[in-house]
Amino acid sequence: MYEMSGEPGRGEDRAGEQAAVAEVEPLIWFRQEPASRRPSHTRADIARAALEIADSEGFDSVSMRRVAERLGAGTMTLYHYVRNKDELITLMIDQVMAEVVVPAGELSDDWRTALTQIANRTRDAFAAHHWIFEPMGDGRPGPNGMRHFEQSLQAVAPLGLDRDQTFELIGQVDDYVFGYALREVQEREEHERGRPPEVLDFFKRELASGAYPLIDDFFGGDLDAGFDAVVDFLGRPGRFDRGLSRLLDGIEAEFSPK
Amino acid sequence: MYEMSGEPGRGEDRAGEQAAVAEVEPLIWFRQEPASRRPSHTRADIARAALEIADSEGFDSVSMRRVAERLGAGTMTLYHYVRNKDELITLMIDQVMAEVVVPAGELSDDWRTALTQIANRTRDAFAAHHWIFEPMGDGRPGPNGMRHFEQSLQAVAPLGLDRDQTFELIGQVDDYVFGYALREVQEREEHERGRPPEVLDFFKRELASGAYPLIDDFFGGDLDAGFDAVVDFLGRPGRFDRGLSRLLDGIEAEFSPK
DNA sequence: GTTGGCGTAGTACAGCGTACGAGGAACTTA
DNA sequence: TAAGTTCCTCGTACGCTGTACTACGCCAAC
Repeated sequence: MYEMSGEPGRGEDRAGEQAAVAEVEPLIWFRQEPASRRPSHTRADIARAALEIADSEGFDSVSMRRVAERLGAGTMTLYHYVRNKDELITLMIDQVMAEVVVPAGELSDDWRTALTQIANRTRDAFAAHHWIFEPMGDGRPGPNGMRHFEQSLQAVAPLGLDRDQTFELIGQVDDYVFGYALREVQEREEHERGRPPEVLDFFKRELASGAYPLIDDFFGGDLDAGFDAVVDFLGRPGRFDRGLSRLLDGIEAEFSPK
Repeated sequence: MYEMSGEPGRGEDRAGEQAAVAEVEPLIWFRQEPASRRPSHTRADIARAALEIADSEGFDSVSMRRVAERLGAGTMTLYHYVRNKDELITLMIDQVMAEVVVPAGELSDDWRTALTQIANRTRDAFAAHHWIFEPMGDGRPGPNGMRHFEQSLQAVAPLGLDRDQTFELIGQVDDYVFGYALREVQEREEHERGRPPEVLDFFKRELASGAYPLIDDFFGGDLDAGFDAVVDFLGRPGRFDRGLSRLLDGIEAEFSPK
């Protein structure tokens, strides 16, 4: 992710040798955190501090300096617990995934209910940690991510699908959930930024051009009131569940045609 | 987005005065691009150069220096066409939205077909410009974004829904499309990075713990083969359309109960 | 009591966005 | 044609970033 002074110390890879096998640097999950003497912090502490900064000030505000500062430690101290910032982010993400995992025993036996449970937890966690979409997808599987996948498999197990169908089904629900959460986060950020008057001016000018008859109709003449109505609509509950329901309806109709 | 030396020249806002109204800085869409003398570049040139860098090297590689360099210009020259990097990004996004807009006259009269057309264009554009999710949602409406919304309204117009229902329907399809595109981008990036052996080691160790019986079963013993099969499955076409179909099935069942 | 390694602070460096303002080019006016 | 004016280009500099590196103090283990 951050390759600022690209791959230091790697040197000129000695040709021929299958060095790649030998020089694998283990993932953070393989390396015990410092505990032999008397470490002042734990990885969990560090991850929590980073989460707090990200939650309240945004992902970009998470810097090694800021995290260390919040812990009352020197910047470089963090590098004793974590190899680089990427690993810190890995910890942060796995922490969020922990919130996505449904507590043991609570997962329903009914596939629709179970998928809905997981979906709601995912949505809530992503909404609470709105920065999650920025670093995600850089390939950092963690223990809690695996637990989440295990639960997804458990949820759809009653349907008795084959592997491809299973994967497709879970993926499609994830697609909807991710998209909803992403767009919800975007909307909320936009709402928190407030609606700058320039934007409204821009809309008005564009609409005045007559090129958008349906948008014009959609907002019903009064743009300000229309915007407010849309914002109000976005804030009303149930939208997420209704969309998920429709998707699950479509899935159910396919698997159990009446 | 970039507030590095925060709000220069704004000064100590003179209390009392409703200065906020007067000091609105117009959006880029309101400001003509330089054309009076003999400008060496155009906003379109600049946006294209930035797109090319982002497409091939990633969004983080787009810097004012790099864009200027690609154009054979001095860095600060860009600031004549664009007020800051945020505006450049705004141009980039609107350029992508231009690809999302269905060419005039091609939009179907059937709502399902029309929504599918739009969805496919969106997916294709987002896949081609995989960086799009990083800057999106910072509140930058543009002309092409508006055209896209107009088309979405046009697509569902035949259903004769009220405003809330219309907005909800469009939003739900967008949720799915965004989520699919986002996850597709993430998967592709992961695939391009290759599957580092440490990740496989991690999976193996976790699975060996016995805590994930369903994942174990899912991969069927041979983790390498299982991974390959999943990657192969992800690459096969039709997955997007099948998911969209299921969602539209659910929607159709709700609006036209047989 | 000694010592080796852990934890820390400080420094250095490359790259970022962009404020400032000098300088040249091109059009307008006299 | 000459001067004035405006547009356009871009070198320099500043404060920010992540992080590698160095030097040093402290404390647990021998």
